[in-house]
Amino acid sequence: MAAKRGDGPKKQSKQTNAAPQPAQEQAGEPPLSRERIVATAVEMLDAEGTAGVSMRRLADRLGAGAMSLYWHVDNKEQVLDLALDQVLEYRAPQQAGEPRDWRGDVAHLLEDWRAGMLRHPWSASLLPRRALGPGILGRLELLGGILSRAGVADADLNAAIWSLWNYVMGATITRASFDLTDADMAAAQQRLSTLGERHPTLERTRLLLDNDWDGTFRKGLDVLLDGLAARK
Amino acid sequence: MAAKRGDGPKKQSKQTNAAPQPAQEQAGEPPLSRERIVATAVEMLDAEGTAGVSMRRLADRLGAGAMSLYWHVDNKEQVLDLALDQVLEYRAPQQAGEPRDWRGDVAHLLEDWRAGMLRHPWSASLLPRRALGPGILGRLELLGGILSRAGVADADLNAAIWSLWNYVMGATITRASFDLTDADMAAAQQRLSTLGERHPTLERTRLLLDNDWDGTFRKGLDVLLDGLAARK
DNA sequence: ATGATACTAGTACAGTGTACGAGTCGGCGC
DNA sequence: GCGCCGACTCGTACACTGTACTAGTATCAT
Repeated sequence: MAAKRGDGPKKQSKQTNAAPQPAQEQAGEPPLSRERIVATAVEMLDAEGTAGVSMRRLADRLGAGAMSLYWHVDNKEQVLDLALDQVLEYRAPQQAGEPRDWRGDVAHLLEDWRAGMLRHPWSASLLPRRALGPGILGRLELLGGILSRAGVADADLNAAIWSLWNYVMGATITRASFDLTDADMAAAQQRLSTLGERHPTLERTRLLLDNDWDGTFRKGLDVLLDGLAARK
Repeated sequence: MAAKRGDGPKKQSKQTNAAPQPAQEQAGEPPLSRERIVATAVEMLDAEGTAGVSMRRLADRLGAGAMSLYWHVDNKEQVLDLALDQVLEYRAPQQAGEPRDWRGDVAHLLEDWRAGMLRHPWSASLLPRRALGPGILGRLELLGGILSRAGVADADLNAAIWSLWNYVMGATITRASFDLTDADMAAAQQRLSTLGERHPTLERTRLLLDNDWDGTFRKGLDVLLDGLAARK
């Protein structure tokens, strides 16, 4: 089996000589690295979605040969895993310090989570089947910490964390997938009407045309938080 | 542009002559049809997951040429759409009639939904970005009907439906994606420990080793239903 | 016989992920 | 100097993908 590289790419140069290498590349690309690959992958995903990213196109964008990526990365799956986890990471918002109410904290954390994913809609469709990276784990830890400090008993903590996670993920995935197909939803609502009387309720409430996603998300979240507060 | 076929495959023969066609196929395959294609696709998805299904392999399994499928189906996406919607359809459980409490009805409907998807784990990863077929719409209608009859005001109905949907979908997708990677979760929990003190809460509650998925699902659902009942 | 309709399927093309192996480069021990 | 080694790059090749195009057949109505 080939050498490949075991684990740590982190630092690649030990000589601090900052002189730009004067090779035949005239002021060209910075050297390939896992970070640069992932960052470029995120850019491409944002711009063209999952279908637009192939190893060859990604390498082109990096000014490298397709196979060169495989030195820094195991395979395409890993690129996507890393891209997803990077996007899901929690970037500390403002200084902590001031201890707000726990409900506000949880709501803020979760709404930020949702907003972050919606800013990169491909992340929602990538979520299933992808492993837990440090970004996700960091967020879960934050959530658990807030709940725990708010007085949720350890015995109930896991259920609380998962319930909130489930709700946020479901809402986000739903929103992201329907966002791209607004026309489809209108068409579906139309079809409901022509389909006769088989869906009276959906037709009456115009479920598929109600696009107050943010408000709906808030309402459901409030219901969940109410319930958690009640049995705390 | 080619003729293709506009819409309705439904019935292909009008002569009721039931004599098996005595062509060169000796008692071989039944004729190709959209239904048969979708049914076989579901079988293959169950057996080998999303990655195992290609148009060529699907056609092989049907005893047909790859391109023959395209007469009955627009493209591969549509095959997956149809497979998903078929799996998500609600098959009426027992006779209605006896009007149980609405909470029990909702819980039953949603748990059946979740169970059905988990029986076909690929459905969870297919959900994002797929359109609303009649199967899904049927279930949403049922859910809306129960809630409406239970007294939820029309103004709150959409939010209630979506909240429950979100929760169920999030829980199912999470469950399905982590199910296949139990080893990964153990590894992740392990990593938490070695990662030092950065995830004290998750480590303490052993979040990633708690695999009482069904119980957790029930608890969160109860919280939601409590909340809905309260503001009814 | 003629033609239309419904359907099947071979060939071909552009694109995919990635295994393999050859090649380049800089630094180290001699 | 020389040899060597490890880090890194990348061209070629292979098996495979979805599907456009086209030619073909089998059945029917006229």
